[in-house]
Amino acid sequence: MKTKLPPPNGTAASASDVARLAGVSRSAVSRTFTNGASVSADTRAKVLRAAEELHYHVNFLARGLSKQESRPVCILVSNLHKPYHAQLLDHITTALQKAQRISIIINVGDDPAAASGALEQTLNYRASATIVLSGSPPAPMVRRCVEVGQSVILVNRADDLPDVRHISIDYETAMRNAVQMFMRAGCQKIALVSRAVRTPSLLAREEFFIAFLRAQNITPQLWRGASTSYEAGQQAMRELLVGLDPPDGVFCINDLMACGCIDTARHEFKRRLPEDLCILGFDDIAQAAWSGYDLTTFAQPYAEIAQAVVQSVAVQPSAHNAKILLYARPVWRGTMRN
Amino acid sequence: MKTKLPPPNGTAASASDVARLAGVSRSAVSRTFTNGASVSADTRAKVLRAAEELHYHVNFLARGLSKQESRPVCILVSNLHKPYHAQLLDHITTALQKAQRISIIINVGDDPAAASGALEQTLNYRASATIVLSGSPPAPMVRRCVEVGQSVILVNRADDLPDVRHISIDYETAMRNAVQMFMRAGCQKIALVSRAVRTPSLLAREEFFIAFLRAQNITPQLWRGASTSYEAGQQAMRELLVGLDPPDGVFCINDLMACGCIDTARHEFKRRLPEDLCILGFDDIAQAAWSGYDLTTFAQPYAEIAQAVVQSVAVQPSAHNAKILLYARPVWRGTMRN
DNA sequence: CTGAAAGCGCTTACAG
DNA sequence: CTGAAAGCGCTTACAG
Repeated sequence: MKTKLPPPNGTAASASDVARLAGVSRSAVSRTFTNGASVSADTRAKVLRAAEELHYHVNFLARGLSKQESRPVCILVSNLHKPYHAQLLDHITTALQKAQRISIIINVGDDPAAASGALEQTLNYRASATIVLSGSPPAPMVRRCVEVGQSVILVNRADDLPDVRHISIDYETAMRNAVQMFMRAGCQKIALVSRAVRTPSLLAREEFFIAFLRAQNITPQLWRGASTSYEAGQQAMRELLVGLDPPDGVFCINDLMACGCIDTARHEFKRRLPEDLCILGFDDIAQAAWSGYDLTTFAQPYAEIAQAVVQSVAVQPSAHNAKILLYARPVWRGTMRN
Repeated sequence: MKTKLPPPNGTAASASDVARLAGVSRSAVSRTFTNGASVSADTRAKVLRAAEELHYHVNFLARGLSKQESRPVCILVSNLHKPYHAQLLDHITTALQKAQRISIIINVGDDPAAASGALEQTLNYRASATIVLSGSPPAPMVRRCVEVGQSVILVNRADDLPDVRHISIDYETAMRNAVQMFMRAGCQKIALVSRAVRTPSLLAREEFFIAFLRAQNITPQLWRGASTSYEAGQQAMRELLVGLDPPDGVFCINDLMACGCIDTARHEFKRRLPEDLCILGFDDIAQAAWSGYDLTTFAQPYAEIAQAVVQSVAVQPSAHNAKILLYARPVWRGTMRN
């Protein structure tokens, strides 16, 4: 029986193949694979049997052509080798998957211009949403995406883009807490360790921190390096501790730098933490909990961010900015006196 | 002029829209966007102008229906919060992108059964290849993928699956080196720290290590925990150092465990490394280079793996197993006497 | 509930 | 070089 033969090697079975084998119309097979369509139990069974035999799988690419829902989600990432980025991606992809969404990932690298090209690519896949975890796409490009019905969701990114969903941290509250923590620890000379090129979220941390510190009549010493890496943190600590007036409290803009600070302070300068020096980080990466660091920090609400992303993806894009503000809770460990 | 209006909001321009505006056929539009097709400079210019005006972007989903090349690549991952996994994914997505491939990522989580379902999903997207970084899909499923023309590429995974490209490490050479390193360091009592549930690549490391050690008339003490995490490494060290006959050399099956071992040995047991105790890891994750660890280890050839993946993706799948063996070089740092 | 038909947005022989 | 037409694999009103 010729009709019983599966399609030739190198090709997947199509709905037509299944229809032919099952002796029904192609509409019937389509219906048995779409939720809530009306098929009799009988034909459904016939279709399922034939599909099984031919190893049939609905072609989502083709389905996406007519159906809106099954369009993919694009995620713009970079620096996956950094713990914060990797952890965030882990949570987001997992959540998206539970919501039956498929993730295309675009690794934009360190080049800020790359974000623009990446967002443009996104259009090629008719993504229903693009989630920006890295880089800041230019406003005109974002507008174009929105016009085409794609939502653009910025996580911990620029605040000033219109037509965009923003998911970000309430840095004001977090930094108020941070300053209180240093005050309670009795720190007098406080340094802020950050990066010269600041993303909006780094900038927000810096500005609120400095402002709340000023309200206590303290002006922090500022150290800004080339990156937010572990090595930059080491360098920061070397330069700060070698100075005439070394700090007794250091706020690191992220945990990665804090890890570098800690290792250098302890091993190169023999400082005891938190007795001689208090260090505070931000992100709560996995390493912060390692006993070699035991870093007091603020926890990114990874799971809540992921959840907010999924919700934003589900909703139609609107012309209004929507802003979701999440809290970063302090995580008390051993690098701050309490 | 009605024809000059862009398509309504919420819809992207199609090739027909562009054709209409440019006053050419839709074939002409298609041709100006496919490499090596024959279009006159004149119509090409007209099309380009119209496309620009309408913000036209080729719909890759639709293109994939007729064209083979632009099909996506699926990557099965898990444990992105672990440095090795994240670093590997970073390299692979970057390399794939340079090769103009688009990556769909499927986060299979910790459930081994999930790999099967994930591979099945892969079929829905008519991926031209799926790259398995996590989990081990069952052989019949793999066979099905291959029959449909999809190549399956296993990175550091099971060795026994047919019809599959294997990219993996020459563990025999690496472990021969590992044993030599311990011998040269003068270690007498050697422990192996690993996980109870072994993936094929963990198993290979274990078996070669034990075999080469036996050739030196040494039988290592075996410690196997529930996972390959930092915390498991800590637990290993606690149990080993509290014993009657503590080791003077420890080979950790991966760097993450080694980090836990180091912190516990140094801080809880006040051991000096490498004087009192030598520790060797595997993977060369970023943390291994941190001064708090300074771990001697073997470097996964991340870049070469990524390159091999890209090459395998480009080639048509064959019925034969192809096996690419890569070298993991020792990286000398401070946890082994030299 | 079911099938024939039109449509989604593209590509690619086939004539001209 | 160019356009009309058929095809890729699906979905979804539209009649019945």
